[in-house]
Amino acid sequence: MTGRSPKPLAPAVLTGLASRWALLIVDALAEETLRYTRLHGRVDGISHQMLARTLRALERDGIVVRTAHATVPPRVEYALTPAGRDLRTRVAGMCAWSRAHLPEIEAARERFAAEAEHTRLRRAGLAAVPGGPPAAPLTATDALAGPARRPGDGGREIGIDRADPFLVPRANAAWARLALRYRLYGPAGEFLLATAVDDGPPRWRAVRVLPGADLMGAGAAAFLGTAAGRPEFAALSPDGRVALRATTGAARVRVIAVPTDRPGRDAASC
Amino acid sequence: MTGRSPKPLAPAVLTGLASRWALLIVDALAEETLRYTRLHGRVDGISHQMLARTLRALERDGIVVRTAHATVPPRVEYALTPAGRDLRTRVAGMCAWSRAHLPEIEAARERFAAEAEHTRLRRAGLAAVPGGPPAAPLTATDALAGPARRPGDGGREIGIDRADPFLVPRANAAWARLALRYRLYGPAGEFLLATAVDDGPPRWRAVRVLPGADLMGAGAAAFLGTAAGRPEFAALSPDGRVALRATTGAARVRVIAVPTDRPGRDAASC
DNA sequence: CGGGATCCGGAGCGATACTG
DNA sequence: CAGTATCGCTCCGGATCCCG
Repeated sequence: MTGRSPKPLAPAVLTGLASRWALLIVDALAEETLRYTRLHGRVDGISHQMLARTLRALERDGIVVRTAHATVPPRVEYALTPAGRDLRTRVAGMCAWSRAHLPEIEAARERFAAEAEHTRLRRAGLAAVPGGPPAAPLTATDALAGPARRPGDGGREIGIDRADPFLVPRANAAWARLALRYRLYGPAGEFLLATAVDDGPPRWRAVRVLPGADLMGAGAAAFLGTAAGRPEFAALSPDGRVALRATTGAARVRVIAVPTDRPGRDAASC
Repeated sequence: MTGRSPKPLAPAVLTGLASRWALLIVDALAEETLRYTRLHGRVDGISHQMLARTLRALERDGIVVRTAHATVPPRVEYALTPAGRDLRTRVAGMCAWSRAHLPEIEAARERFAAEAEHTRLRRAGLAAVPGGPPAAPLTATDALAGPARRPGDGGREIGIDRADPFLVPRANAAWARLALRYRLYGPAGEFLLATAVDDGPPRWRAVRVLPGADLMGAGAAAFLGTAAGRPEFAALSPDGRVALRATTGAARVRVIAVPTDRPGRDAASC
């Protein structure tokens, strides 16, 4: 048994146990036989239905015995068979493993997520910089949500026709122009980018532009939009005073600069 | 650690490992680091895509390390991390369990299936009898397949309007009448019933009728049709000489008796 | 109380095609 | 060779209702 297990054995049995409910139920029945409802309370999160189904599957495989007393109201008890008790020790081994390595696992997940983010950024021509997101006057959701505000309050908007064959370079140029004019970049060229996270609201990330960056093409294709030439993202200057946003409408791609505090002279007159 | 494991720990990690592919991959990487394609050959049954996805998940959780050599063609190797090697011993424990208890498990499955069949039969008002299915001149699929033959060859058909309020008792009576007239029952009242199996063709099962049987109502609802009053099944006399079939058409339920060998006088004239 | 039957959305998974 | 992208389907799993 030092090597791999014989081919046909593992799959046949594993398929039955490869549900997390099966493992949790075996664990819950570890030392007492339980009635249905108590068991339901123990497994925590399982639905009424899944408990019944998984119990039947376990009974089918001889891991659990079901004892129904013919009383009113009915009284049904579930317990592990000898095979089930044996299995339970193995399951406990896996649980012990998870407890022992939990910090490692979480660290690995964070490293993996960071690595993935860096890869996406690099594809867009950006580099993450250590500067963390300061308390911004605008939240990422604010800057991203809703129809883009018209920049009547001292900002500026540039639109490019989506049919334009030079859409991507022109949008990139517009972005660069507005970023410079409205002082998006901090002293080291850094600014805040709203990166979409899988679950939860977007998060501000401090980045800087690398030579040859292509936010509207490769960047939009990577994660700053839905596809190349369809950007959908927002940026914020490190001091939080100006927001830049790129958004894709039906006919045109728009790049918008909006001062976020006291709109007026100093930004627009620059 | 003698009791149940702490609630929040198990689910978090188990969800990642509750896929049979994850366990099989960990097992496959037990002692050698493998390249993608070799690994694909080892895991046996996994799709190209699932291997890639599961590997990424395992890498994400720090169970597997991916080493990509920047050569042409690319060369990527997968190996277990220390945590992965630790996990692997636990997985091996589960595999050992499956090997040790495999006969038990298969026996339990057969017992369960038999029990389920008996329950279904009892619900229809039937009892299984030890008599096994002899080599019947008709296979179950023959008797069940296609549109029911008109009994021009010495048999008899009785139809009942599906709108008839007494459909079920009348169909039951028709079945009983034809069963007696065409000698469906053997000496002990037994006959062969084509029971639908989940996978594979129908199988002949030796049964006998219990008092108060209701093949067309409860029986059809249980497994001899699609619902009460919609029977769809076939029976065969133990000697295989006569087939009875109940089938549900658009307007009527039909009960049909068909001699299977030398149609003619002795059966029809009875 | 302890389920079963049914409906339905979403995740899992496979087949195929394309890429560096 | 070692993936990723897209599509489509199946089955998991939950919510709800019903039954003995």
